Amino acid sequence: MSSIEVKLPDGSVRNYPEGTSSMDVAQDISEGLARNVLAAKVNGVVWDATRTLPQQTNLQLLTWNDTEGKSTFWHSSAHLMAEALEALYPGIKLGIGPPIENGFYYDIDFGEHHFSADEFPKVEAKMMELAKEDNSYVRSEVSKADAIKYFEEKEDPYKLDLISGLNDGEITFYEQGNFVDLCRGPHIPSTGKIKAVKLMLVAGAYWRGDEKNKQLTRIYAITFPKQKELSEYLHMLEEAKKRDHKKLGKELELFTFSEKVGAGLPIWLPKGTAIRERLEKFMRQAQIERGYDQVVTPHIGKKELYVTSGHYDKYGKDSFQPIHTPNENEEFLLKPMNCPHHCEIYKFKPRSYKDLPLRIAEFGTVYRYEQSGELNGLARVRGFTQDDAHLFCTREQIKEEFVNVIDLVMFVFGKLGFDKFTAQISLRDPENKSKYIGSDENWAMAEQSIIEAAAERDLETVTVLGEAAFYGPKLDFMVKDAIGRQWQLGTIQVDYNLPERFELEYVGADNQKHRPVMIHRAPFGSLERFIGILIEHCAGNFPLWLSPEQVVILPISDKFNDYAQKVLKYLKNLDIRGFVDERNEKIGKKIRDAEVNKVPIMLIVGEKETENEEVSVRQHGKGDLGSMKLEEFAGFFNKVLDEN
RNA sequence: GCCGAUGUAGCUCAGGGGUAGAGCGUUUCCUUGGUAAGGAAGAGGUCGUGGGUUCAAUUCCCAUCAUUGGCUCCA
Repeated sequence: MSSIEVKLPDGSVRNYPEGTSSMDVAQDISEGLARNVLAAKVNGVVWDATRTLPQQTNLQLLTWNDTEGKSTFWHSSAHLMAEALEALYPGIKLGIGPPIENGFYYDIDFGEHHFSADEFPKVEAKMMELAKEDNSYVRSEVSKADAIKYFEEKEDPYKLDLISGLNDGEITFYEQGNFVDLCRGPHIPSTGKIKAVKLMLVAGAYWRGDEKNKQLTRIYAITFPKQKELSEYLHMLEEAKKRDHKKLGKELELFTFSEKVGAGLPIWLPKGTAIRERLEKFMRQAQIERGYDQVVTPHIGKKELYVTSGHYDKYGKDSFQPIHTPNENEEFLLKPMNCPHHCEIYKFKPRSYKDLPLRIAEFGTVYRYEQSGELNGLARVRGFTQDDAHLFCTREQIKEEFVNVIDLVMFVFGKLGFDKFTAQISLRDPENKSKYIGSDENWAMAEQSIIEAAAERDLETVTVLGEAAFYGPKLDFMVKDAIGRQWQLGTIQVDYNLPERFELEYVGADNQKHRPVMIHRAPFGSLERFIGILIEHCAGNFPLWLSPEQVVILPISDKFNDYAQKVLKYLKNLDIRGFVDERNEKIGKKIRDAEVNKVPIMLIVGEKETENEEVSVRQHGKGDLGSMKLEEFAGFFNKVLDEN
């Protein structure tokens, strides 16, 4: 009787008889684990937990705590929703129903029926009813002919379209209860695991994402193994709404948009500008310490510049159109990128290997004609400022430059309270090398340098093949904000293309001419988007050093305005930003307004304080801290500054 | 760019074929008040813009612009 060998992630090896499934192994380890197993990773591939294992198995049991466990759970939930919809709306045609980052969707052709959000409760109830039946998800391998026959009988054109792209022998169906779907799987063991359901949204989506195709109804939904997790999720969404940077940007008077100025062109109000400038100052300082040279280049450039860079060919027709001058045959473009200008700075004079690495930084404002439907607050705009820099170096220096940029990015994130992040390394698709420019040797070296640099700094990384830009591999930072959402922020990209196009050169130690490598990098990406994310991360409660107004002085009555002004002057001398609320209002009202406006520190001054040269300190969200002498407050202020 | 929703006072929003309303904010006056909203009076709107239907349009229809949710795209 042969047996199979199962190696678990902790390194232990167990032997089981043939026919054992992942679920059996879980059962063998503990009852509790078996209850929680959703799927299994078998030799690196996610499988149904109920499938029997091969002879030699590296096994990782997946639960709700694993990303893959979650997506399997949601994928199965999509089938459950389809089952419910089919029961409620006989004759509907099904498109695709994949899991997504938060939940899943299913694209449905409802025929004549116009499905609306009012019908959500009905569907949710049906799903819960079917979930309670605790039906197993059963996998079966089907021949292409049988698969086609099945869906022809069901008259589902979308599934038939999908099958036509599949090879015979690789087609599987999954069945639960009365529902059968074409599906690669894997799935959770049974519907009973799904304990909470919420339909989120209906939206239109074209079949296969092509607007020439029919528009289907896409239903977004999310499910959980516990009711409590659903409530937590809904609570998080509410929290996200409260933090929305578009809402806070208006309330805190940070920025605005104007129809007259134009869509996607943010206007920075004084308080928002204060934050921006502080961020710029902070970044400039950090860069100067790391050997960057700051430069300034114009907002426009001649068309030829972008023809040389290649941007004109690739993006010219989707950009703001050229500006024509009074003289004939002159055309200028709003700059969509800073790099062409920086290449010209490189070319200003002959460069020696001794000049490298050359690090050129600019807060460069660029303009891109983003599609109208894509514009979104500060997250997607048509004019924005990058904290851009280009590093010109030798091939051998790539790794060290990456390490330096990684250090800079980690320093910046730390200072701004983004302490959870991962890095994504994007390499080229080894199957399709022709898509990329540059020699194999250069690519190998750059990719290796990035991998090593990330390892050297112990970055938690995900490597994705085929995600590199056509001109070089890259590393992107993904940060998690205070309420658990992921954002892509800083980026570092190797570029072999522009040095080629601009014919950049340096003289090597061998007295020969060589081509430098260019690295694009932007820790914030764009200041606009970054501030948007920062607003949502801190819910408008900026760290003290960034806060537009750090302190507000609140006189009890106008008798104490003079003393309040004196305190303000004292603070200004210490480089503390503040103002006096001299309005004819009661102290309760002034405090409330300051709290609502998220001013970090309130100083209340009345008779006692005036007599004793004191201030009564109150911190946003924390309440009354008692009174202090002015010098004492200065110390307290610096302590709070250091804390964040 | 495509599909849907929305657009009324500085802000948040109600209303509805007969030229508009609330709360907050703002202004003036009263009040000089000790840790999250003191009182009174006033000002403020061609109901996003342009057409059309109608005796009459802010309301209905069309177009357009903007915002927003999706889709697609992203140097």
